[in-house]
Amino acid sequence: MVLNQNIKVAVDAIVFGYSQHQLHVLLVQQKYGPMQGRWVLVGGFVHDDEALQAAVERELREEAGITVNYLEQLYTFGDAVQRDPRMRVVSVAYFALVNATELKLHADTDAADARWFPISALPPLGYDHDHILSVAIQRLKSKLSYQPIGFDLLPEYFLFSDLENLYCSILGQEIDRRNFRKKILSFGFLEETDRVSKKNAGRPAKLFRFNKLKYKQLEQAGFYFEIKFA
Amino acid sequence: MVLNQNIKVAVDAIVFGYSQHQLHVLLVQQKYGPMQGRWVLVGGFVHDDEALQAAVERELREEAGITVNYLEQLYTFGDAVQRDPRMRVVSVAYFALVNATELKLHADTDAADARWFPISALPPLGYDHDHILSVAIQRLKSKLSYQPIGFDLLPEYFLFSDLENLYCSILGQEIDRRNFRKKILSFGFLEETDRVSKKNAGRPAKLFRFNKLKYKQLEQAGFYFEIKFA
DNA sequence: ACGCAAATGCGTATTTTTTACGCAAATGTA
DNA sequence: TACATTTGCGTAAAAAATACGCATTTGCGT
Repeated sequence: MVLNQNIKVAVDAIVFGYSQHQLHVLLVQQKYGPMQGRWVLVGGFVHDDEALQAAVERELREEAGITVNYLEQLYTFGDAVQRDPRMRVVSVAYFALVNATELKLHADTDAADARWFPISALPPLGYDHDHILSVAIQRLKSKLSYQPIGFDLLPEYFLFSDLENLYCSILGQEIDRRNFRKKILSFGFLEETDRVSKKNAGRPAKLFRFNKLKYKQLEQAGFYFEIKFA
Repeated sequence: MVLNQNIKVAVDAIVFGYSQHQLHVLLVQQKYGPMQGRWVLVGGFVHDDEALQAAVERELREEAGITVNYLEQLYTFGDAVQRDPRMRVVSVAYFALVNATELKLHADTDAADARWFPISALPPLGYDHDHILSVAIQRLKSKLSYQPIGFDLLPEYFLFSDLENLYCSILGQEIDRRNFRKKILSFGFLEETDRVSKKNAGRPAKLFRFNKLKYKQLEQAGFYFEIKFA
């Protein structure tokens, strides 16, 4: 038996947010250790009596003062990570989405060092976090097309043009506004409300809301969400 | 810093095979420890200097004497696993597929205790391997419909009826034989060869072969594999 | 007040894909 | 030789995706 195994278990969180028509990721500046000063993903070691997901939630609370909208395990990296030269680290990475209205970071204890970066202008990352982030972006792109996670990046009430922009900018693809609207509406999980005018020029647009319960019902009835692009 | 963390890292492999029109999974009988005599997934602790996937491959070789056709990380379980009462274990589970012709187990050292079980007639499993297996089966079903992994469960040269049976039996759904064939052939990654007669009654059927290179080319050109069912 | 640009909301024609079957061809067997 | 069985191909109807046209509703400049 390998009871003298010298591997430590950590968790990391890739937190995505969407604002100003751009995808952002949450990073923290390392305070000490071999990567001092470098920007890295939120993360840390798992406590002995703590579930993996609980560890991620704790780190998000402690290091950035946020609670996320969506959280799922992404992948476990552990072939080369050296968080500390004295030991090997296996890191379980989690994928998280936050509502755009949550993008203001609460300036808590450690949260002072947390910042949102647009993925188009990232600083150099510490450890192998470049790689982890690229896997997460792939996952995000992939999930956008077969699960309704885009709504977790938008405020509760949103415009169709925002949803459309989100898809276009993240997937980097053109899309017909009218067909997109028609398709999404045909799913039947969006609720229509009153309006908003000031936000954009032109004719005021209706605000919509994602009805998660309705989606779950449709899903159970055999419905498959899917957005394809030419 | 949590340098006194007492968590060990293990890997487990869920190996699927397909024979006699049924999905099978590879299990080994535990020789010692708290789960002695119980059937469990192939797995074990990771060596300090060994990549996670390398650990899985080593365990597969040592415990079952097989090399797999397809291997990918499935999920990391670690909230409740107690492989040993003295410590907590985090287990990185891998998902593997083997070609039907590999189903004969080499009776190597430890491999004597390895056996294939049809998923319709499983013994009680040790640890939380019931749960891990159910996650793996979900993943298999899901992947079948958007990635060409069915071919990794079949021999190199196979009949269309075998492919069809594989899909039907694993997904538990009816399917129109003619439309299925038409759709798969339209993808253009199957090579047609000569024939086989003896296998089934009726008119002899052509043998086909999956051209992986061709698939990769199509994929890069923007092609998406997808099999949907009514 | 008027014309114009901008963004929205809805509709319709065309093309493509999916689905539902019909049926001839090729074998083994009684 | 008749028949059951499986295979291979085709075609018509239904459904979905795509490509646009265009009226509507606002703000703004003149």
